[in-house]
Amino acid sequence: MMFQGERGRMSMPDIPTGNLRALFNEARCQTCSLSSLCLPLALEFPDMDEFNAIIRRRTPLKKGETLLLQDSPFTSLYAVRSGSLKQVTTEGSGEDQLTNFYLPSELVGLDGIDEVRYPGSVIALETTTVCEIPFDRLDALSQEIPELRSQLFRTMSKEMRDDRRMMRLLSRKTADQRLASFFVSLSGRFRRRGYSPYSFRLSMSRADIGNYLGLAVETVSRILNRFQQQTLVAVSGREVNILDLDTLCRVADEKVVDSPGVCQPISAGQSRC
Amino acid sequence: MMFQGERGRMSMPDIPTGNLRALFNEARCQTCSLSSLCLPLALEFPDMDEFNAIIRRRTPLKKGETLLLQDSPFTSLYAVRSGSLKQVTTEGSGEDQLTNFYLPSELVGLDGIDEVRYPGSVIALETTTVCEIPFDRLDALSQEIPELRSQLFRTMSKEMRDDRRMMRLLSRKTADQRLASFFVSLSGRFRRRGYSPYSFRLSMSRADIGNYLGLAVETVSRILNRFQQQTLVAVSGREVNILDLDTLCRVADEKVVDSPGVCQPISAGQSRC
DNA sequence: GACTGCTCTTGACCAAGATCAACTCGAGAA
DNA sequence: TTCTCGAGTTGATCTTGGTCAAGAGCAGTC
Repeated sequence: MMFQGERGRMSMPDIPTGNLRALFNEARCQTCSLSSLCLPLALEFPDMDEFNAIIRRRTPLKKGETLLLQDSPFTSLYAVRSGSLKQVTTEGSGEDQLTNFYLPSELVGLDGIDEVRYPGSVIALETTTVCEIPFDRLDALSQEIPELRSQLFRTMSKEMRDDRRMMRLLSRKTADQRLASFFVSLSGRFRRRGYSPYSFRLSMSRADIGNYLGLAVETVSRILNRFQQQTLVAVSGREVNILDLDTLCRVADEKVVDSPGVCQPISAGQSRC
Repeated sequence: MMFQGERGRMSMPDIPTGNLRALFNEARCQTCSLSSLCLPLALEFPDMDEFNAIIRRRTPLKKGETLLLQDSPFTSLYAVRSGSLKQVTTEGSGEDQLTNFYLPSELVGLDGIDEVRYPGSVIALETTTVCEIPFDRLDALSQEIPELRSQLFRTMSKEMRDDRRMMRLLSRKTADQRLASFFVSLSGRFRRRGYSPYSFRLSMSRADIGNYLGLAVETVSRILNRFQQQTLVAVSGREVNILDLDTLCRVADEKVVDSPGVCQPISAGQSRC
């Protein structure tokens, strides 16, 4: 009943050369494989060194461990090196809301800058390594290095646009469209990081996906099943094979109207890069 | 059937001394009544002058006029001086999504920084005046004035948190809770600007509210009606009187469980300040 | 291996809110 | 004043996806 994709898969991003080496030898922005996606992407040699100097490496987090606790004092941003995390916000008497997934090269904590405290807990979904960037040092450095400041502005601005896109998803899209959007977006994020956009392993549970997309777990499950019957994807547990990215992409943006060319799956602007 | 509030109302924010005077005499940050809320809020005398120098005043927009067209080249941020605007994004083949309302002292355009183009159109909901802040000049100035840079970071960070709150609203809250949240939030924004938090005029249509909150116009209408019967608010056309902010606030966060003290209507962190 | 919790799936039912349709209201124009 | 048109309201019906309940699958542990 389930189709187990046999193509060479790649698990959720991890540093090719292994964690230990990454931590001790390669723990420098200059040689980091993510440098072209990460915060210092615009920096040249001497500036890069300065930036590298303020970074603190952390020991890897295990699955389920907490990087940040909601309402703990804001001190640093964190760049994801490998693995993945989720941001969860508990507000009022309501249940948690999963507001974001973070993948390698993404920046955690930007939404805490103007408060004294972090607005949500951030939890590792698998073994995860991060670089800590003390914000006061970063702020100071961003005064000396205009490119760094610009990059920070750009990153925040991008995240705001992604939020708006998410708002549209939550207020206008059907359950099918949401799931499709989710896969298309994930696929793009993997592609941009050099991983297969067609074959990957989800590090988050169905419950997480549902929470993030504003759907019940059961709905996620049902629709995944339907997608499978329509041979859009092949899902086995958390292994995902995207079989028809094109249709998926068309489903994501609109009803399944056949309007070819409307969708550009490789679009640079496609969600949380 | 309708209760027309008789208390002294204040219309949507407008500069007390009138538009003309505002435009020509008072068009300086130093004397602007919004300076304590606006971008230069952290600046002292000489810096404030420098900031003031890069601002361009614009002739007032009439209701329905477009400040920014989606996809037009990004050049400037805009600070609202008086009136109000809405941001509308058209994406894919779908209908418009209203992503934000802007009130005086708020900053329009932050989500366009990292793209060459604005991600949405921004349209005046009533007669509205704005200050144009060319971004390249602001960026340059933010290098010289650390307080300005910090303030920019803070503003963006705050907007991100508001977006997350909106995401929670859209994915978890019932229609009643959404409307209640909307009123509580508006009320707080008025209060912070020195206007009555209980009595104001909506500058947006029911359709706008529905679009923003992810609800059909009919639903907005029905629930407004219900709120009225519960004497939470008194609505007559676009005139709003909030009769029971406390309950409204309690409804906003959760089901109408009676858990007193949970809600802090005056909370500083309450949405788009 | 069997046990213990989970995560995930599947089915049956229900309800919140969308949609469709008709009608009212109110502001501006002639 | 009356006309017109868009905004808002109200009612009837339908649909999507939530909720409840039960069972299957799977991973870690003893």
